[in-house]
Amino acid sequence: MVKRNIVLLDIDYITHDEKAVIRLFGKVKGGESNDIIAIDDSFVPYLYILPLEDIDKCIKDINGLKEEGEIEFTKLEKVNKKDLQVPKEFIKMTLNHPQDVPKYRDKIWDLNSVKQLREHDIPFYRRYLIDNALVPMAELELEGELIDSFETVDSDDESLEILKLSCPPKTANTDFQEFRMMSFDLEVRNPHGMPNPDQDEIIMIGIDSNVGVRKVISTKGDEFDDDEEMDFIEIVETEKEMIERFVQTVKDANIDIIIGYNSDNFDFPYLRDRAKRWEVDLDLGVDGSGLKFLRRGYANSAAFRGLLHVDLYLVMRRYMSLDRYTLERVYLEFFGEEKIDVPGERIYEFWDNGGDELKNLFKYSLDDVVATLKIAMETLPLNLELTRIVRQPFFDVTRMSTGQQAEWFLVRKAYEVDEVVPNKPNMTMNNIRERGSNSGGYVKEPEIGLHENLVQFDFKSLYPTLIISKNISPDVLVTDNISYNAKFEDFETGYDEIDSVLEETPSEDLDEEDYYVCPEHFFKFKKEPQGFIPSAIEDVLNERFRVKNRMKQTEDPVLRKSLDVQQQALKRLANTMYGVYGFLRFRWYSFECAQAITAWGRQHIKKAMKEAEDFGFKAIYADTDGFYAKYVPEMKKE
DNA sequence: CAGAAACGGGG
DNA sequence: GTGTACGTTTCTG
Repeated sequence: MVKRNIVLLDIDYITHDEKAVIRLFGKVKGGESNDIIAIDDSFVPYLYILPLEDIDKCIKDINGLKEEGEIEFTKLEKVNKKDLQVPKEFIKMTLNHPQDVPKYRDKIWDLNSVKQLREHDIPFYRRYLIDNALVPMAELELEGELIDSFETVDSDDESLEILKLSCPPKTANTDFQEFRMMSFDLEVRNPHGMPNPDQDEIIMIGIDSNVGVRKVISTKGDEFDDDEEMDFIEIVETEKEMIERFVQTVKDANIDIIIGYNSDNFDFPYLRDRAKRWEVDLDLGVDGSGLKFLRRGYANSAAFRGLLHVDLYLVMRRYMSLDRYTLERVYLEFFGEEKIDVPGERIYEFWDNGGDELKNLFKYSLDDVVATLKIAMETLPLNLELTRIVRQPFFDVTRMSTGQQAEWFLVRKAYEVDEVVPNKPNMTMNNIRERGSNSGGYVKEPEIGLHENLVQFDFKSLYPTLIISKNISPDVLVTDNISYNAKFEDFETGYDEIDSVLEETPSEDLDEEDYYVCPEHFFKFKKEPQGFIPSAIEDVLNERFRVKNRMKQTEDPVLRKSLDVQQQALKRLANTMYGVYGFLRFRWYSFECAQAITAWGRQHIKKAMKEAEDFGFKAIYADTDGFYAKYVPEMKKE
């Protein structure tokens, strides 16, 4: 029996003897940085069935399906869980294999005695992370036995350990970890429009890293042999050799995270095609496996097992709000300087002409990877913190919308309080049209001119605070007497006349003894008990408060910085939580809750503007959760 | 005008 | 893979 502390980088499952086996990919802590794959064959797939009325009849029907050979499963048991805080008896069905879930779920759902299937669309590896309370990119304690080989693991890495777990892994701590990161970028000779992998060769592969490797691999460049400025060039004979050198460089540097810019869509697909042409193995997976393309909707993600690939373009689109997200634009935003630029359609000329032009092309190639790495070092810490809070794989988190991040955070929270998570709503275009659109925050267009004596007013985290203080949550929403028509009428009135708003008296507090009642729509939310979403947001805000306090107490600049990133991540998550109500296809989607939040938000800012006016501050611009006001003493009320 | 298709990033 | 982006702009019939 051996024990290992590892940093958990990635997770997946494979099928072994017709059973699903979880594989945890990590690096051993302490001593040399060894790769490790931990195997857990003890975790089984399951789902919940909500019976229509008679639970025993339902069990009988499901067993009947099994006897007819329609479905297969290993166990049925009655379990008590909560559904939107209402205790209910569910049937927990345990199955042989994760893929049996989509295979049989429709047949079960079609039974008359079955009301609903629940938690039937949670990927197996995510279920494993949630049920074992594991934190990706954090330290994990493993116990088990080392084995020589397992399934398809075929790696030339001498230091790789395979550990068969004898008990579930435990999270050891969630402290800040250092990761070995490398950025890369391809340059292609494409004289005829966009690069075509059937004809256009790769001419340069740029590499930068936080472990001392920085170079451009190319078949040209010997003319700069004596130029010290150009000593980052590594010359090879052929394109094939270039790709082989790239693969070897990543292996030798023992990289945890490989970073590209739009590499899901360009660099890795291109590299795959060119590597295939020259029969080069891109076997960068920790288990010796090659490059995989995972379908994500209509797009693909490039992935290696156990080597984390981040496409920084996707990260940047979430990280900041810009008009465009070219590498140049993002770099300018961060560092205030222009990158070296070579127009894409002229790269082949620079390559063919040689001399100073070729020199510039090399510099451009290096500049691209240096910029990519610099931006990654600025932005990935926040994404690492989000990963630890959301507790889903880093690879997934960097490709999730903020709404999905919030949703998976809530799926985990639900498990902790014994809630069975809601299914995803299946909204059709008709539902959406019938429903109309929600109005957003209140905006007062700025008064044109140069203003003096301005004061700024902001609500701190307006929407998260409102969700908590008004207990806005689907599980405490009073649903009697809500119809879409009624909502529609209320919703058309009263708040859209931007200029006349200050003459209007903001609606009085409508709250009743047992309910908070929202303006405009008059939806009622029970004051007790606390709703699931408000309680989850409160947890996030409390955690942020604790982190900020720890920050105040420490003098250590490194710890301070990492705590600061942590509290930023928590703030982002709290602010995103509003989205779970407003975005279609989300498990906790509730148009009523989304409307209530923005309605209360508009009421609050208008009230604040009105009160400011009484003190002589005239609002000249307002947006959602804050406004600017000008001091006009004559407006002041006595 | 509504519904379909393209677009983003990359060279 | 316990799966099938996304929101917006431009084109087309």
